[in-house]
Amino acid sequence: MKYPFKEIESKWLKYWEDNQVFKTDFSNIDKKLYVLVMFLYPSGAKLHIGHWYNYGPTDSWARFKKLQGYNVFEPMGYDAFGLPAENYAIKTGIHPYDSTMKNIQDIRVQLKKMGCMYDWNTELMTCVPEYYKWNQWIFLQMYKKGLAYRKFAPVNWCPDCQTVLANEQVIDGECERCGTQVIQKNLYQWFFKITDYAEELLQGLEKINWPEKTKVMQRNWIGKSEGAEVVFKVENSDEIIKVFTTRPDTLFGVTYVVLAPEHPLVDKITKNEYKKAVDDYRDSIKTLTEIERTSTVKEKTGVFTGAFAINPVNNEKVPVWIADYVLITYGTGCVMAVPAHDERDFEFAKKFNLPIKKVILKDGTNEDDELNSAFTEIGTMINSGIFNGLRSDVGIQKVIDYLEENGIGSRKINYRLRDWLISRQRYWGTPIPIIHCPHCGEVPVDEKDLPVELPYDVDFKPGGESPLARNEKFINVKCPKCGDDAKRDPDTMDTFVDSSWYYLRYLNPKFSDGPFDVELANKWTPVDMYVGGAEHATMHLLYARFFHKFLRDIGLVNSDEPFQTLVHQGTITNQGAKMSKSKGNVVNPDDFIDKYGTDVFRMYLMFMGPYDQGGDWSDKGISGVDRFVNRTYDLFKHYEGKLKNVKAIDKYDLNLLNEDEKRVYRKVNQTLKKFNEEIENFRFNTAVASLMELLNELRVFENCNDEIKSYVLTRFAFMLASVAPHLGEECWQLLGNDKSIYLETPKFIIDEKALIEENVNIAVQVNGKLRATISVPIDSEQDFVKSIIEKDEKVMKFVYDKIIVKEIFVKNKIYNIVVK
RNA sequence: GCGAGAAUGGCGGAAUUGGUAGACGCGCUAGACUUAGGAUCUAGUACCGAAAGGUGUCGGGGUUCGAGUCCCCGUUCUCGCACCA
Repeated sequence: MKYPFKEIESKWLKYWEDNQVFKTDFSNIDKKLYVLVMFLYPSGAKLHIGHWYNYGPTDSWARFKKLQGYNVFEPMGYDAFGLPAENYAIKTGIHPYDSTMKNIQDIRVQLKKMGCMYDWNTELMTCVPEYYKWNQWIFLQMYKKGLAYRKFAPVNWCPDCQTVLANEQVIDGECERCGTQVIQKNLYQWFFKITDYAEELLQGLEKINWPEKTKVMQRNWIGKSEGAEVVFKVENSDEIIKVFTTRPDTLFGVTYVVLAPEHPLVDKITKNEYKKAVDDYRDSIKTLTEIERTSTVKEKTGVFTGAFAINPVNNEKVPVWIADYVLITYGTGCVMAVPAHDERDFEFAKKFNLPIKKVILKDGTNEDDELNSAFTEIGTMINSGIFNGLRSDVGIQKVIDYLEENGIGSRKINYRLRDWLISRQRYWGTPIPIIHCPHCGEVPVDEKDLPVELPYDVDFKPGGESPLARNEKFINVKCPKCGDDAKRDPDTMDTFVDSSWYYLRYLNPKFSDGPFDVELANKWTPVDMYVGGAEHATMHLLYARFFHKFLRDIGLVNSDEPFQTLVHQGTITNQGAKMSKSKGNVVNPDDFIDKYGTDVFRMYLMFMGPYDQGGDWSDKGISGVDRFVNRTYDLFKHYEGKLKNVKAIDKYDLNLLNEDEKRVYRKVNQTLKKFNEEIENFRFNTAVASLMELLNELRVFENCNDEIKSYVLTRFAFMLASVAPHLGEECWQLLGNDKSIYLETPKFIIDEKALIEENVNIAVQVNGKLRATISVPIDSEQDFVKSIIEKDEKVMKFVYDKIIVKEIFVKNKIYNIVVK
């Protein structure tokens, strides 16, 4: 009989819902386990294969844990603010709120069909005042501590999305979302001072169980580098140039100094006769795009300013240049150039005929040898006054000490990490709770006046300024301080603010005395298992860590990190490309659900290959999983009601079983062990394969007594319940159980004795080549094995006329005869 | 350019500390049952060969009794970073 998945799936969905099977008991924290998948953006495209691939297997892991006795909390919600809804509104006129709510309704239906054990009582969405009010509250807490601030700064502007972007959202100079060339604009923008946490964000990586790749990406993104800041005086001027260097040991080799073209000092120090050239150069830079400007393949350009700087360690006079390879945004925006020992400086010096002065001697070379490229490794210091003869790695510290003693520089640590730009000139987001008063300046909205509600009635068409600025009712307000006319801040927050703390809100999304229930948060966070895409490595996953640390510092959470263990699912592509509407290669999961049912689809996704690798989509193999499910159902259906009164015991004496009973008894115990290990480590493909092997082994089932049948089938159903939850429940019921396996969870102990086989196959090799495999009792000794081999024609014919040099015997594995 | 990872049958992929390469599944071949088969069941299936046997884990070297696994060189692909001083 064909497995009637439609009836059975809806039957169990209803059962789970009616009986609140997956409602979490938050009071019991003995074996608490917070399993979280990244919440989803409710777009009109609904759920695609990628969502299923993320949620299905993760849910199976959660169910597996639940069946092991853990008190599992697995929530689901919606990351509901954001640009796509607004862009959709601009195109169609449908209000973002309306389309988002509609999408959530549709998606919720799809999600429920997946049959995940989500606790629907804790479902949340970020676009409602009950949620975003607390974004504003957290913003104000940061503001109080000086961690939220506004400044005029060059920012990334996407002309198409009409908004600024964080550095992380600019990929190869293009907008992450729409691919438009990003331009630089100077604007007043709000920032979160994530840089205050740079060191802790770096250190914290040591304590969390994350993929090494992701940690490396965060480390690089934070980009810590240690060195010194050195002060150069400008000749005939009161101005000074501060440079940051990681190589103070090369300080004596400075032959010129370079400022970023945008550096404010440039105007002050440029000599009159060079003004025109400098201005022309700066203009030429402006027309370059960000990609062209930062491309490493592009030849470096620059001009001389006419000014000279004085090297503080040897009083040498060196020219001051400006060049596009120096970035205003990093360090001090000025560098000391040591062409002999820095590749970029070398290239620049060669091009403009600037002097190259060797101060680190490569071992085994002479001072007078010509340099063909910069020598950047460790060597012996030369031409460096009192430091001559020192190894350069030691010299770094000595030079810094010298700089500090003489007041011309100091030890300094720089980070590449920039503050997080959070304001967006868009409508569909959290309003920033600040009022701008002509008299009082920036005035934070009083906490009791939160939320600053996002008005529904807004002309959200883009126009270079925030849509909220055009809403008179919203924007005009009295200053809370002086009562005079003032204006609200017209910007909204980056949606990464929403996702930086949602895992805390899930514990009780209706909580109204604060952003989240602190008592619950202290008991239930950090999240034990977090699963989501690797594309969030330097954005969401860094921001959330920053938020968590801040919330800890204001006493709201008691842990240092939000996500203890992190797993990335791989990406499912189609014909080698990422699925997307525009490419027209999106595979609709619903077609498969209709044809095979949700369990088969889920199990197929798990069976396809290693979870962290993803892969190219193909439905070729789904029939294999479908067959497995049908055969399994047939088997259980065959025994419906027949084993109800059979009580199997926990362990059987192998000696009392017939050969077939032994076989299935062993196999089910081996499978239980294998299955546990594989699921535990997110190796779903091999876990499913082990169940298939088990089913194949049950061909001899008819020759087994009822107790063994019951013993095997209860365990089989138990394993099925993780990977094919509806089928598992049904099979469990067919065995005569009245209640859900999740309500009355059995405990199965693996019989270690059954894991061991009576006989093992030994590979017999001659000179490493396989000549036979023989079956011997387990743990047979060499002499015994040898006596069998000696009678084996197939082996001996390779041995007779030769001299045996050596015999290697590995118990239960191989017997290798080496002959000459 | 730098860094990390990967490469196994026709296909997706298995393989413990170096110890029988190809588990499991798809596909394919043959057979059974059928009015029928894109259902189901049974058997087979790395390659060459009639067999004996030989050859096989991207290519080339090496270590070892024994290498998919360890070491060196190279190719291709994927991902990340890309003037960060």
